[in-house]
Amino acid sequence: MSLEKLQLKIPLFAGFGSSEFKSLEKCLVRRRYPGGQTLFHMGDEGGSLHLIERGRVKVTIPSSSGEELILAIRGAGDILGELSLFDGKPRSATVQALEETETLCLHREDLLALMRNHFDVVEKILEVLARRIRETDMLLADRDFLDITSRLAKKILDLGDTFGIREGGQVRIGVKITQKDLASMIGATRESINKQLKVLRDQGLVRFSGGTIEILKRERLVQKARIFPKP
Amino acid sequence: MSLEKLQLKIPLFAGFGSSEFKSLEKCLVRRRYPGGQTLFHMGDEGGSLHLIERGRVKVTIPSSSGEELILAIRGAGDILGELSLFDGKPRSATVQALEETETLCLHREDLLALMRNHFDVVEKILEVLARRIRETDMLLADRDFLDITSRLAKKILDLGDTFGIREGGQVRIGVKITQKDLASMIGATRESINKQLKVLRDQGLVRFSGGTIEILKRERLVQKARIFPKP
DNA sequence: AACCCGGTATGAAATGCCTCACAGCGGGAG
DNA sequence: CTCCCGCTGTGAGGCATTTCATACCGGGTT
Repeated sequence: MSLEKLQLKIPLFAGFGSSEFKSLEKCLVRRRYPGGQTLFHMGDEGGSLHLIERGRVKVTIPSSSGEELILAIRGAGDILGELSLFDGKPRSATVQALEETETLCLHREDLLALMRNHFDVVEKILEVLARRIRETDMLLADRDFLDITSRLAKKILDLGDTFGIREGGQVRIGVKITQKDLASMIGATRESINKQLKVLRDQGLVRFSGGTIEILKRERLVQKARIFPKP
Repeated sequence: MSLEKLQLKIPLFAGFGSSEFKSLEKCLVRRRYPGGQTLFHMGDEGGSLHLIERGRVKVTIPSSSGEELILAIRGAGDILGELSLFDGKPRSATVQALEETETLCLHREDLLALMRNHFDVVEKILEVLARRIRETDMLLADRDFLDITSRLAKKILDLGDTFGIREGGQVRIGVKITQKDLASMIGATRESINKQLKVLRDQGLVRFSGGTIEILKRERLVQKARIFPKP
């Protein structure tokens, strides 16, 4: 692979010159995971980090009774499995490929060496971690402050921003997301999601066909995402 | 202040020699906050990091309707306000002193310079961030998977580990925590907390007097913290 | 003393969400 | 083609929590 193509896919290496690239290249191991396969389980020992080249994965925490909480869906360019690298503890979540996925795998020592020599990398990693903390903090706040309708509206907007494809005035979410997935993302049951989706559809805010969601009236959704149930 | 005393209080500087200390000392500004005072508000611009020397603060997210979610209580040795430093975004939460608190304040550029020269510091910061992510992820999972009883039991154990003072076979939580605080920590109403506390007290697992909680039967509490409501 | 205020205590009523139960539908496996 | 399985759709009933209302208590203030 060329440096240019790598940089295009993995923003972490944006500032690299060709000499750095040569030494880096040796450390990267490409891995391929068919859809459905588990990259690693919560509780596993973990000493490496994945850079997603292609595909999509879901990051989940399983409950003791078989349910799961979906913390995030990550795709090309995202970093994965970094926590265990920095605190030496077991993997904090389970990661599963949603579709065929390729990653570049980097070992703890190599990443540390990289960070020692390239402060850019440190800065980028810190930025990623900071964003993650913000995101989960907000998720937590939403669980406490918003009802299911608002959380759902918010999540649909969020998915639209992340995976959305503009189509005329509308946005279509370019990934297949089941109601069960939505439920696991916002902390609700599948049935509740189904009913709330029906409400949103009846109001003409969204439409769904073939497993994907289209956002029809973004503004009204944004409005719903803000409503606080306890005024 | 001497290097030794600083290192005792702030683990971040554990590996420092006296020459590094001299240059570091210039960058640190001591700040004093009386109890109740706000260090900064969510949404503020933030370009500096605080190292808590003494005292305790609460980190909260306020809702639009006046409630608050308590994300954490931090005390001496902890780091505060680091997120804005790494991603340049506004403060992600509000921080208020619970008692008289002194911090050492370090500006963005100084911390970055410090990290460039001392990789130890980078490693320690990464470790802190990793732990924070783990913590909120688990809080989020608990909100979804556990009922209030379990969350409360877990939080009491957690407080015991953090602020506990061993007294014979028991542990007393050495900070005054109101039921309202507990409610804001685990995402419930004050009344619910009151009722669940009564249950725990009636079962002889905890006792409270003068605003503090004593853990009487740790094992049984641990057991309660594990019960999943949907088996 | 009289007062207020924040915290605690408790019960009754309201409700949002979950559980359960069942039915239809489409796509992949055989 | 048919069977099966996972996803979707929907209603009834139940339950955990919240909401609301009310009372008490102790400490600080006037």
